[in-house]
Amino acid sequence: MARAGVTVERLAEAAAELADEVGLENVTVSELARRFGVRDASLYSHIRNAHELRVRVAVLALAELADRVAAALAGRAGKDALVAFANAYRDYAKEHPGRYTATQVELDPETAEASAARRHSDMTRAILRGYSLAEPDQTDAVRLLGSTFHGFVSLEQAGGFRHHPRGADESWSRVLDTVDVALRNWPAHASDADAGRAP
Amino acid sequence: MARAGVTVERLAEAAAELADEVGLENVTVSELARRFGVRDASLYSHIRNAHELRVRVAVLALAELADRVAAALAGRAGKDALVAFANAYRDYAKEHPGRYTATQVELDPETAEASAARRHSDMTRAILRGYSLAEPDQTDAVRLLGSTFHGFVSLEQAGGFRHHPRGADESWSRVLDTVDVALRNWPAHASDADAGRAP
DNA sequence: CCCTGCTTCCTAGGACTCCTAGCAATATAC
DNA sequence: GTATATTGCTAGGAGTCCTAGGAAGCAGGG
Repeated sequence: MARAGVTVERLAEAAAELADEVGLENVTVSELARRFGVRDASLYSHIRNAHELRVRVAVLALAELADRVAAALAGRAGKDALVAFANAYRDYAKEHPGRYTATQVELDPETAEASAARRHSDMTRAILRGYSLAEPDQTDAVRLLGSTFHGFVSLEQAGGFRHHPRGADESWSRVLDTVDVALRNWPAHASDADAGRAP
Repeated sequence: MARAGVTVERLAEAAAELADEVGLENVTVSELARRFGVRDASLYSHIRNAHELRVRVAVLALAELADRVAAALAGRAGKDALVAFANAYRDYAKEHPGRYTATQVELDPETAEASAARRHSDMTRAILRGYSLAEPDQTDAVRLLGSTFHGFVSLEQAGGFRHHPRGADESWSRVLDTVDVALRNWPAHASDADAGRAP
């Protein structure tokens, strides 16, 4: 009988596929074994436990997403870069909901270090070069971008915007406009936050 | 033998408690039965399935959170209200991580209608009265607030800000400043987004 | 007081998932 | 072609979800 030829890479890829189909929480060792035509016990030669499966999806997704963002960012700057960056995230989440969810699983320090997580924050910082923010404002801005984009995508995915006539796309582009303005009018201190306000 | 006295209310409360302790995904019918000193099969007289358990936690959390937000908002306006609103969310998420997670589970239309979801969007809109935004800008702004606050809280909860010297609290208050400025400089159209920009 | 009926809780058991232990088969390296 | 490491197997235990059907506690009216 020929072997199924299971490897961690093929396993992670299949798990990612499955996550997109049925959601990350329904990625199961048994189902994966079924898809490879193998008994579930056999998979434990390749992975330690079910959790590792999800971690591997996370690492894979983080890398894929970083590649996409990098491609989207190439040759762009300023608001153009901001929009491309944001759309890369949102489009990826739409195409690969399970993988995107995996993006949020907590990784232990070593795994995180070996992952594309650093590339993500580096690229976010690269965008902010167009807005000339010094530390620690830059870090705060990185967090603002991450929060806003992730929050929007996450709420949209959870169906939060479905029961209202206003389309999510319109809101999205308006949010991007607003973030762009906010980054340019970055408040120096809380007390003079309205310094740049129009009369 | 005396009865355990299980009711859906006590069940939902216990499930919420458990969710805060071990995470929503680990809220299990068996564990709950164990805590009530009852066989797991007995709980199915009160709930239909495990999913309903999570839905009930969601509804409970939504209501609790709405109460808190309402209390925080009382007597405040403008940026004051914005900050109180945002802190109510973040504090609740810190105190009740499992319940907060439940807040994001998708509810079927009837359940959603009967839940406090409407109160949430109403209160968000109430805050925006301080910034005089007409529709559809108001809806977009509601979504911006929801996205930014939920995104921040969600990333913070997932440990995204832990591996960096800059404290999450500082970034949070800076994010609030920025959102306040953004709401006041709301871009009329994408093309003249920088109308209110300082020289 | 006891009977009737409703609710709560039980036992029994099936299906599925996760995971371990130990063994067999197969590919690879020499 | 044989040795070795890898890959997959059977067997089985523990935990969870859920159904079916029956018993025990609790209410009300006679």
